[in-house]
Amino acid sequence: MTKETTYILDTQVGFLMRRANQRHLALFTRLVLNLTPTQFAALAKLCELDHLSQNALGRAIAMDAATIKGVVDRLRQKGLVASRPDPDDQRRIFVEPTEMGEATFLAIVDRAHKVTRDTLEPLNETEQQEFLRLLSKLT
Amino acid sequence: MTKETTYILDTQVGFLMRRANQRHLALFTRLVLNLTPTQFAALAKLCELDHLSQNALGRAIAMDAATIKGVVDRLRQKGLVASRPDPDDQRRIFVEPTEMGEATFLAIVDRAHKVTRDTLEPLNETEQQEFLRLLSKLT
DNA sequence: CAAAAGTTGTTAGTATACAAATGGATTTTG
DNA sequence: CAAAATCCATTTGTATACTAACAACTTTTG
Repeated sequence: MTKETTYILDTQVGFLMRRANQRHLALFTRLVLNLTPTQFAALAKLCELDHLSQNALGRAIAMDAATIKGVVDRLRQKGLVASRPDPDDQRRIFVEPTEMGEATFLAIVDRAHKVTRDTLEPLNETEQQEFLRLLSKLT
Repeated sequence: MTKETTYILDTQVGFLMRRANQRHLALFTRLVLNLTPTQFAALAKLCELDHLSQNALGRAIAMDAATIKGVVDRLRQKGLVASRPDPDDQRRIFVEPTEMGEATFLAIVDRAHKVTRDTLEPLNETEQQEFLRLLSKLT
């Protein structure tokens, strides 16, 4: 039961993931103007599943209630999504993409794919597959 | 030059990294009370290099000037680091760990290592090495 | 040496994130 | 059915992060 007194920050998985995330965010910001990765994720999931309650949308993309509220607020402010009360459940708020939201998604999706490619670009094809496989297991 | 109209969010590297990060943060928070990953990173780097200017510390752990300021403020508020002006450069502020900061680091470092192990636990030994290798290349 | 350029720390603004508490609505259960 | 439990959306508070602008200071250059 030896105490470990050394700690090489630069080899810790948390630190490396933080930096990899920073790089991804920078690439995304450069290629997809006006929409953050988070906002695009919400819009993409909404275009995939059409209407969803706000919290259900958050669960679908791993954001808690407090976080998804802000994201939906900002998407609505940009006119990309609309909200209306669920007639069957007065607690719920349905969120759905507007026409402009759908169009924006289609206009951006190629760039989002390019962000993914650019992010993985330092790895060869085999390494990319392996990285995604291992990353999935850490989720 | 076919347009890609499908976008499976759950297979995008950015989304997967965000979720892996979430899991790491949860593990860290559970095992290391009172200190965030970011704060621990700053403290660890400071214990490694002793005194550094505030911005230099930020650069050493990939945090910009605005971010590191808040982190150092909170560490100082907890009595873990101390600041003093650099006599040779009146713009600079030296930051160094206090005795309590050093002691806290030593008391926590084992838990931080356990966070790393727990984070990587879903992978076997070979996969862990490979994941860290690939992750480093994405930095 | 004086002007230009760069560095340092700070502040303001925006955007995730999560915890915890709240009030209202629905579902489950005894 | 009524009480308990759960769910939904919101709000508050704290903590990263990054951009942009700023003033003070130092270094470089012409």
